[in-house]
Amino acid sequence: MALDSLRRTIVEGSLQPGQKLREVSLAAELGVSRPTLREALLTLVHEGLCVQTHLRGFSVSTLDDAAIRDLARTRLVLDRMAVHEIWARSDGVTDAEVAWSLYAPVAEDSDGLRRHIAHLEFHRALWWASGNTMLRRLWPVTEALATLALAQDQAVRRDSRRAHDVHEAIMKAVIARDPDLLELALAQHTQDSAEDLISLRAE
Amino acid sequence: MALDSLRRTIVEGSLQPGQKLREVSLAAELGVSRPTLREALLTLVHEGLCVQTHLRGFSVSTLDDAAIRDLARTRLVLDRMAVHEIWARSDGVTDAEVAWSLYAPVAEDSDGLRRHIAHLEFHRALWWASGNTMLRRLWPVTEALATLALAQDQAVRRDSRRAHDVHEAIMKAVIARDPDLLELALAQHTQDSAEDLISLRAE
DNA sequence: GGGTCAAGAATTGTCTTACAATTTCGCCGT
DNA sequence: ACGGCGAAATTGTAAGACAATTCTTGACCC
Repeated sequence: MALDSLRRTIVEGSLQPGQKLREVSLAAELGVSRPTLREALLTLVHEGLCVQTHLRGFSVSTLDDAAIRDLARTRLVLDRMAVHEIWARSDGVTDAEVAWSLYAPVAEDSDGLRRHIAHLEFHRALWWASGNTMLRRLWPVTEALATLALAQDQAVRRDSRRAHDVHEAIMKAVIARDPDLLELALAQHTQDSAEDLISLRAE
Repeated sequence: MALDSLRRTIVEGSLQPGQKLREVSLAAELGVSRPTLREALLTLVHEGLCVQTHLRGFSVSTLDDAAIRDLARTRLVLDRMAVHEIWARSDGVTDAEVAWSLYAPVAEDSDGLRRHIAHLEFHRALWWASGNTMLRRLWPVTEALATLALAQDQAVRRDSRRAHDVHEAIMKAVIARDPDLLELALAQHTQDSAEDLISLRAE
């Protein structure tokens, strides 16, 4: 599908933030018609991966440091909510454990992109495990911005071991049903996904 | 614009939840071409107002009671976050007061649709006043679902006086910078926007 | 008469082509 | 070198067309 190709291209960094996307050449590259391409581009706009300026076409979104911090803080709030609703559901923790079992083996994979995908999938699964339909609706926007944040600086986080540990801490808190432990784990995660990322970019 | 016409039509209830939207007739009605209509419909899909099934076209979304409760709970979390970030910003409270000054006069308007629009605009302004870019991205989805929830049962809440008071309580908490007061006000608001709505529908 | 199945109608998803409005770029003159 | 003008390029939108699929209707069989 053209949409996934576009997403992947942006994630991989082939299309850099701010770059203008010319419809005819892009459509030809992807082997689809202009209307179909525009449809895909509009989806990316709604997700936040692209922006559209009237009569000036589409371009890849840019995220400044403040936006990355906003993203991280908001995810903290929503992740916390997801886990609390997981605790309130009968199968919630079980679903979360399934998500962890899928993520853990890939957490230290050598391929940065695979790690990123698995990482987001883990968080998505947490939101899904909450059973909250609103969280499910908010996920696409969240995922797109998180992807963009990582794509902006190749973000393949170097310290995959630490990433694994951070998420393991979250899972331990989920299983233990310990709100205080969860706060610590989420705070750590937020720091990793924002401050750490920004400092990396500064280099 | 075709998009706004469609939204209004759904909000007003002319298009009922679950109803199939036939492209050719809709396009003719709105006086636009099919591609343009599809563009608008896809926007509504991303907002959550419509759903698209492959080769079966678009239809208006339906919200069950659980979804309405999920929406209300999630809004509570995000509203709380917005206010806390408002407190952290220098001009935050001022911006919030401006939002209130715009909403208050319309809060008890006789026109239910105008009240609804002003109500959502007030909440949107609160999220904007937080300065959090992530909240701004999440707003369209939130607004669409809130609109759908109200559209589903004509929702023009009868007791506009109470609606006014609920939001005034939120504003007082914002101005007083009192977290505990805020919790009470937001809890009241959540109850109004969900439980109350559901009980209304049950009649 | 009711249920079942198949053919035709209708609808969707996509493509091609087209064209006005606007932007962008290059060229010209100063 | 710099500003302004015109042509090319690009976008936004429209109309028409067509294959694939779904819906509908009517005939057929039990």
